[in-house]
Amino acid sequence: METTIKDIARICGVAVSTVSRAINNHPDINEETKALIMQTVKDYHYLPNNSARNLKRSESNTIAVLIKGIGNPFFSNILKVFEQEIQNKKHSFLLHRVEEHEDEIEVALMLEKEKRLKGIIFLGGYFLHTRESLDKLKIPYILSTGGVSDTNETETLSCVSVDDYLESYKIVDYLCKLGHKRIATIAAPPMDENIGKLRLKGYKCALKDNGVEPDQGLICYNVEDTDQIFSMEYGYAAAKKLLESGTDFTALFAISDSIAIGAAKAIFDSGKKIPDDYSVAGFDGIDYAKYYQPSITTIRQPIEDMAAETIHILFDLMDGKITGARKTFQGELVIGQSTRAL
Amino acid sequence: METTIKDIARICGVAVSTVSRAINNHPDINEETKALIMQTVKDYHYLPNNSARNLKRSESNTIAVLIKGIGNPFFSNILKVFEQEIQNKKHSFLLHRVEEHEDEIEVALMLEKEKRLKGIIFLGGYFLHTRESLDKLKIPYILSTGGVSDTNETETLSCVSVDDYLESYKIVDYLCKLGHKRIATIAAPPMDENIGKLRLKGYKCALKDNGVEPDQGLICYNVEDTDQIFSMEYGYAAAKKLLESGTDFTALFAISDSIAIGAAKAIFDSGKKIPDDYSVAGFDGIDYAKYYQPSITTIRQPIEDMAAETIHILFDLMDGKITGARKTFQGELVIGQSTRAL
DNA sequence: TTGTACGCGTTATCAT
DNA sequence: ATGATAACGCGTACAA
Repeated sequence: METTIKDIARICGVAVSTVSRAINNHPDINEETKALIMQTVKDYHYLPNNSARNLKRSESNTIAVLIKGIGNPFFSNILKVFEQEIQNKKHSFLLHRVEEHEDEIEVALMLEKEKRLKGIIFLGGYFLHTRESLDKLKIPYILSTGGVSDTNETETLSCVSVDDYLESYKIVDYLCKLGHKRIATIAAPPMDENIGKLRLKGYKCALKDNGVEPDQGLICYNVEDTDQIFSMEYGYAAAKKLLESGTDFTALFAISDSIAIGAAKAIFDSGKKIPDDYSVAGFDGIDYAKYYQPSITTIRQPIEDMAAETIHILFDLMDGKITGARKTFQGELVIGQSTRAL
Repeated sequence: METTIKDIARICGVAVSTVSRAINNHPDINEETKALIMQTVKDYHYLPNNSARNLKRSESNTIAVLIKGIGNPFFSNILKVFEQEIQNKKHSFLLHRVEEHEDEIEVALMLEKEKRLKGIIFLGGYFLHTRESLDKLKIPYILSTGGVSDTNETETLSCVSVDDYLESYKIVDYLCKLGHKRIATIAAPPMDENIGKLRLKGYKCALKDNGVEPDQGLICYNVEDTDQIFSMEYGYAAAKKLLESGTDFTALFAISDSIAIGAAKAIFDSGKKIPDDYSVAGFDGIDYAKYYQPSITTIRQPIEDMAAETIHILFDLMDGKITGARKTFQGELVIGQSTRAL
C-alpha cells in the first residue's frame, strides 16, 4: 500500500486538510506544524497521487506534444528542449504521435477530454484548420515550427516558427547570386499546403526576382510514400529520378537537410561530384548537414530558442497573461561546402 | 462542463453502474441497453475521465520511457515504435528524460508513485544497479538496447539488446581480415561501465585473436563533454586529437555511427580521404550512416524488432505471464564504402 | 490556525 | 440484468 495523505496526517496527529495546506504552500498554516509535516513527508517518501489531484482540480498539469512525423531528426532536438523546459516547470510531458492521415485537432480533442490536458503543442503536420474547428479546443495550444499558411491567419492562433517563405527565398537567392540559373528543387507533394508550399513559393519568387522563370521540369517530388516526406529516402528517390530524366541543372535546393543528404547521395551514386558538378542546398540546419561530406549549405533554424519560446508562450497562455502570440525567428544562412559559384 | 458518466446515465434513463458496465465490456448486461448506451456515448462524444479511472483502479495504464541521451538519433526510431505499439495497445506513453548524472532508479521510483505507472522502459544510460536497488521497483520494467554489464547478471532483469561485445568483435574482426593492423577506436570515457566498455572489450579481443596487441595510444576518448557521448561532436573532437597526435593508424572503429560520422568529418577536414587513407567503421546502423559519403560500414541493430520485442515482453511482464526475459538480437554487418582492404 | 465533511468521476460490491 | 452506494486520494468551503 502506498502512503497517502491520511497516513501523513495520522502520523503527524493533524487533519488531512492541514497536510494538504502544508504541501500546497498555503499561507494560513503554522510554520512549526508545516515543518513537522514536511519532514514526515520526506521521511516516508510521500508523493501526492496525481490522479486524485487531477480529478479534484478537474485539470491535470500535463502538456501534450502532438507530433506528426516523429522520425524527423529535426524534431528530436526540439523535443529535448520541450521535455526539459516542461520538467523544469514541474509539469508533465505527454508525447503523442499523430498519424499522417489523422486530423490533429480531432486527436487533440480526444486527448483534452481524456487526459484533462493543460496545454497542447502541435509539432509538424500541415495545420489547415478552420476557425470553427480550432475553437473546439478549449485549452491553450501553440503551433511550433509549423509554417502557417495564409488560410488560417487568425489572430488568436499562437505559433512560433521561421518565415519559411522568406528563408527559402534567401537561400535560393544565394544560389542565384552564385551564378546558377538552372536550379532544381525537391519539394513536397502538391497536396502539402503548408511548409512545403511556402518553401516552394520562396524558391519560385527568388528565381523570378533574379530573372529566371521557374521551370516545372525542375520541381521534383514523389507522390508515393508521402508519409516519409522530409526523409533522406524521399530525397534520394526524387534526385535519382531527376538525374535519370536527363534534365539539365547546376544546383539543387531541397526543402530539408535530410532530403538534401538523400539527394546528395543519389548524385554521388550517379558518379557526379558536389559541388563540382552540382551545388546542393538544404533547409533546417541539423547537425548531420554540418558533418556531411561536403557539409551542406542550409538555413539554420534556431530550434533551441524557438522551442524555449514556444514553451514560454504556452505558459503565458495557460496563465492567462496573453490570448495569443506569434513569434517569427530569423533563420541563418549557413554556407557549407556543397555549393559553389559558377 | 464536460460530459460525465452521470450525464450519460441520466440521458439513457439508467444507473451509472450500467453505463460503466457498458463501456467496460462487462458480460452481464442486456445487449439492447448496451447498444443504447454506446450510441449515446457516441452522440455526446463522451470519454471517461482518465484521472478518475486511475484513482479508482489505483493504477494507471501509463507506460513510462526513461531515456538518457535523448538527443541520440538512434533512439528516435525506437521511440517511434514504442509510441506506436503502446498506442495500439490502448495504453498511455509517458516520455521522461533522465539527466546524465541522475540515478534512473530514483527517478523511476518517483514516477512510479506519482503517476502510478504500469510499466517502465529504460533506454540508454549505464544501468549499474544493485539487486537491492532494483528490487525497490514494484512494477514491471525492462531495459531496452542497453548492454547489460556482468555486474547485474540477475535472472529477473529483463532486457532486450544486441550482444555489444560480440557485434563489436565482429566488425573489428572484419577490419582485421581486411588486413588492418593499426586500428584505432573512439571509445566511451573509462567511467562508462556499460555499452562503451563492452564494445571496447570486443575491439580488444578481436585484435588479440588476430595477433595484434591492443595499443593504448590507439584508444581515444574525451573526458570533457561526457553528456555528449555518442555524438558527432564527440567523434570529431576525438578524431581530431588522434590525427594531430601523429599516431599511425589505417583504420578507425567508432563505437557509434554518429561518432564515426564526426570522426570522418575530422579526417576529411585534415585533408585525408576515406577509405583511401583511413578506413572508418561505426556501430548502430542509423540511416545517416547509409547516406553518408562514403556510406559507413557498421553493425546494424534491428531496432524495430528490438523495440517491438521490448514492448511485447513488457506487456507479458505486466500481465504476469512471465517474471523476466532476456532477448538478444543479432546485429548485421553492413559493409559500406568507408572501409577497404589494405 | 486547524478540523470536518463533501465532492471530483469512476469502478466494484452488494442488493434487488 | 440493473440499481444504489461505498471507496479511491485529494483539495477546499465552512465551521470551530
